[in-house]
Formats: sequence, C-alpha cells, structure tokens
Amino acid sequence: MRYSQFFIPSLKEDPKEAVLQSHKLMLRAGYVRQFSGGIYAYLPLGYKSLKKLENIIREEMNNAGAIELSMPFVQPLELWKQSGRDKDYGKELLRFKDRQDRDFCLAPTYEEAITDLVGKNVHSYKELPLTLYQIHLKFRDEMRPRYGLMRAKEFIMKDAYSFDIDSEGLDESYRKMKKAYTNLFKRLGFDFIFIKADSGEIGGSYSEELMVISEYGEDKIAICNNCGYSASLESAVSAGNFPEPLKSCRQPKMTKLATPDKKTIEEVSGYLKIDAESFAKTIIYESEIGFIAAMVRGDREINEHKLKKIAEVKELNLAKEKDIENITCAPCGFAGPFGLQNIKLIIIDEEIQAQEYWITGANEKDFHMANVKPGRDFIADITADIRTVKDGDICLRCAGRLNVKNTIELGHIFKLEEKYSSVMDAGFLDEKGINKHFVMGCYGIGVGRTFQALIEIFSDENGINLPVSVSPFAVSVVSLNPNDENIKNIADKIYSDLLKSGIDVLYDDRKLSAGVKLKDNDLIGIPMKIIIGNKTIKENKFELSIRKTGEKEFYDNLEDLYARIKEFSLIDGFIK
RNA sequence: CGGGAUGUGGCGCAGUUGGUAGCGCACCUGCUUUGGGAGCAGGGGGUCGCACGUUCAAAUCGUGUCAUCCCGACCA
Repeated sequence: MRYSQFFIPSLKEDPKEAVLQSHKLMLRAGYVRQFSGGIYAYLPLGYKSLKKLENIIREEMNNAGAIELSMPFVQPLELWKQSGRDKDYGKELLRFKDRQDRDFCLAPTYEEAITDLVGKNVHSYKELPLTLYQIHLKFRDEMRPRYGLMRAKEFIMKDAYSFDIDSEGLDESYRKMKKAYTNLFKRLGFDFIFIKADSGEIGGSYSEELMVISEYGEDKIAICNNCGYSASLESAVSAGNFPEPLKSCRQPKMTKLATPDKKTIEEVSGYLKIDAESFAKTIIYESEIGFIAAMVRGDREINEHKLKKIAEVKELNLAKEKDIENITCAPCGFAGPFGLQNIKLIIIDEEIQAQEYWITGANEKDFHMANVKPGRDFIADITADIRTVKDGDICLRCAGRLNVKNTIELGHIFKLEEKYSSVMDAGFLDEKGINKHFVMGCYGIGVGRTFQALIEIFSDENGINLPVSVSPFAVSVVSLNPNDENIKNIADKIYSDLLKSGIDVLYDDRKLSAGVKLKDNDLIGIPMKIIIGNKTIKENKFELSIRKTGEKEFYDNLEDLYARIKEFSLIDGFIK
C-alpha cells in the first residue's frame, strides 16, 4: 500500500477529548474517530489492526471447538419480552420502531437470540454439545461512555454460547473455554487473572471475570500475595483487626473532646494526634426502608455493596446534609452512634464490635467523644463485615497480605445453566425421549477494549508500538527523497519485491520532509522501517530500523534484508 | 441521572474594562529543500456550539438549550 494513496489522517497534537495515552494515540495515529460519545469509526489503519486481533481470537476459539456465526444486531423486542429482560435492561436497551410500528432494539447481548436459534434448530441430544460464537457489534446505551473504546456505547465483542445436555457437560464446555481464554491472553502478553464475579444482568449460577492488571484500569481487585486468593474489591474480604479485650477493671466513661471545626477523620486525628485506627466513623445512609447508620474504623471505607446486602435494601445513598443534621442534631462531620433520631438500623463492622473503646463524633458541633463502648453506649442492630479491603490487609484464608490493584475487565465467562433455555422453553429430547432444557454457558471478550488495552501496553513516547502480529503493517519503506530518481527506483523495487513475497508493506512515497515521514511511521505503529536515503545509498547499504528497540541494522544486499524481515514477521512478539 | 469543566477556521489555543476576531500547526500556489515534525514569497478559510434577551453596539454580560470531557452510581 502506498501511503500517498491510503487514508491515514494523523494528528500532530493530542486531541483534548482524550485522557488515556492509548486513546490519544489511537486518535493521533488515525486509527479511530469519534462520531458521538461512545460511538467510534475504525479508520483503515485501526481497522486493519483490529482485524488481525480478531483473527487471533478466532484462532483460539476455533481451536477450542467453537463455531463462528453472526446474529442480527437489530432484534425484535418480542425476543426480549420472552426472557423478561426488556424490563431488566432498562434504558441500556436502545429501542425503536420500524415503519410498520413494530418494536425493535439494538442487541446489547445475544443470549436470547442464540437460545431462540438453537432452540428452533437443535432437537436431539445427539447434536450436543455445541458452542457457537461471533465477533461483532453490541450496543448498550451506557450512562457514561468514556476512555475511547474502553467503555463505548457501540462496541465489538466476541461472544460465545455453549449448549450441553447437563451440568457436567456445561462444566466441560466452560473449562474448555476458560482454557482458550487463558491461551489467548497469554499469547497477547497480558498480565491477567480470573476472579469470581457477580453475574449481574446476564445471570446464571457462576461467573468469572478475566481482569488485566493495569494502572489505568477502572476496577479494583484484591489479590493475596501468598495463597492467590483474588476478588473484586466489592466482594473481597480480609481478616479484621480484633484485639484481645483489655484486662483492666476500669470502665472509663464517655468523655467529650473539643475538636473545633475538625470534621474529617484526617483533620480530627491530626488535631488530637491520635491514629485514625482509634476512631470509628459513623456514616448515615438513606434507603427505601429509612435511614441507616453504618460504622467502620476511621482508616477504612464502607463497602456499600456489602452494606446493601446486609441491610437487605436496594437503594442506598449517602444521606443529604440536611437529614444528617436532623438525625445527629449536629452539622455533618460530628456524627456518633448514640442518640440518633429516626434511624431504622445501626450496622457496625466486626472490627467496631471487637474493640472496646472508640473515638466517635459527639453529635454536637465541634466535639468528638472518647471511650465510646459498643454494647454500652450504643447498641448495634447488626454486626457484620461491611468494610472495604485495604492494601496490606491480612488474607482471610492464609497469613498473606492482600494487594489492591487496578484492573481492566477484558473477559467474562458465565455458567448460565437453564436460565434462558427454561424461560424461552428451548430444549431437546434426551436418550430416553424426555424433554430437557439446554444447559448453557456464555463467554464474552470485549474486543475493542482489548484492542485499546494492547495499545496502552504497546506504546511509548513516539507513538504506537504494536507487535507484528497485530500491527497494521509489518514494515514500511520510507523513501526520504522521493524526488531523487535513484532513490525512487530503489524504493520502488524494494516495495514491489516485498509485495510479491507477501509481506504486508506500507510504502511511504509522500513528497514530504524526511522528519515528518519518520515521525509518522513511528506514530502509527509499524514495527520495522526500511529507510532509503542518500546516506546509505552512497555506501551501498540497506537500512532496517526496528521500532521496538530503536536499533538500526545495515545489510549489504537485498536478500539478507528480506530474510531478516521475514524472520522478524514470524515472531508473535507480544513481549514488552 | 447528580456534581464539575469546556465549546472561537481542519487541529491545538489566545482574545483585557462590551466597539465587530487573532496566533501556531495543517491546507492551496510558486521556488528552494529532504537523515527526525524544512525555508522564503503569496493565498484561501470562522455569522465565536445554538436560541432568546440586555445594549447604540455582544466571542465578551444574562437566561435557556445542546454537545464534549472529568468525578460518582452500572458494565465487556
């Protein structure tokens, strides 16, 4: 491909709408363009690279015995009424009508479609097990799309669905697919981990998320450095700090401490010169059953997911400042667990119950209270684990330490069991002639997200730096003086030689200054450059510049140069 | 959906107390250049997101609205 005839609108400056390095680079390198929040076009260069990634995914899926198909992106809403998910999905499901006034939606996922399809076309246990997959669009009307392809409304996903005769079969299909994921993400060079997850809207009995560890990730997980325990921060548990009760017979009474204008734990702890661990914070929430007070140690955060489950509520929000003033009879920042008005539940963390004395708010402006004793000065309705795991916490299973890390969720695999096949009545006859529902699994990979995550990893200050197996081109021929007849002839020849030998080559024949061309070729992520200019031509040498290392190699003849390019092209190279 | 920020040629930005818009890059023409974002000369392009209002006069002030981005609640 000649650069001058291709379409690569590169940008010299960072676009202001992008914040992640990968997002900036995809825009600058002319890989993608945004049309609306969360809606992107893949430009030729990005599309070419994306297709290479898709083909690697395809290979691993096919190796695992999955079969590719493509289902409709526009779906009759009726399908979603059958499963009942038209209601569950809410506003994420984009609905519209056709000219006959029939209801349709853009597919946010494909469980209904595949269950319908297989239900209508598979009738016997002899045709099972079966795993089908596709790589194409999904649309979710996200409340907040962001970070480029990382969270888009319209996005590309690989989704696979397995159909088995029983749970044992599902276990086997699930195991195979998990193995395929492991192979794939290892091959792509990611540092990843599976964690057990909530099944969310998709549902089912068991699910695991494939998390890639990245400082730019939006999700936090906790990993034990000893036993390998891992969980999302929402569900992670750690061993609490439960000190031995003091032996002393003295029972100090609650004592007021003046803390003028000191509201946050940090401020009070700094003012009184006492560790945050000695404080208990009291947070007021509002829920559909009324106000709830929750307490954790001063240096900790409340885990609202745990709190919701314990309190058995669906809605949980921090109470408004006005309500807090009414409940605690003090301005926000001085709440304590005693004498609270209009509180339905007091829920305290196990650590609060376990320690004898705490410093809390005094429910009075500019005062805190010392020697507050659980059970004496206030009574909790429920004591439970409602704390968020902190980096360095002790693992509940072993003596190891928990590390909290940022991650990006690139895959999610589910055991659906009969969730969809039963509501949609999709099944088969078993060997005894009895009607059974399919036992299903589903397996997703965010392809666009994975693509961007690759660029996040494989890039540097000069631009995108992808390995050959996913780079848009393997090599570029950069003609520094396209007006020089001699140089032009040599560059033309090398270009056509490489084309003939099947190398994916970009020929930068533009009549621009040398610097622009070299910078562009670095930016857009071409792993190798053959640089043709007077300097090397005079010495009868051919120069190959390796993008990853910045090293320059010189060859006396074209055969050696071509051999080197072929050799380099064969390396998968997903090693940083 | 709540909180915050920003909308000015293609891109990135400046524009003071209101007086009718400018810079860099990109683009077009010509010449000279070509080893890391070239030089000279000439040139084109903006009803300042949109609407309404205040004013003799609005990019600038007010109200509303839309879009984009960031933080939070959800997700691949």
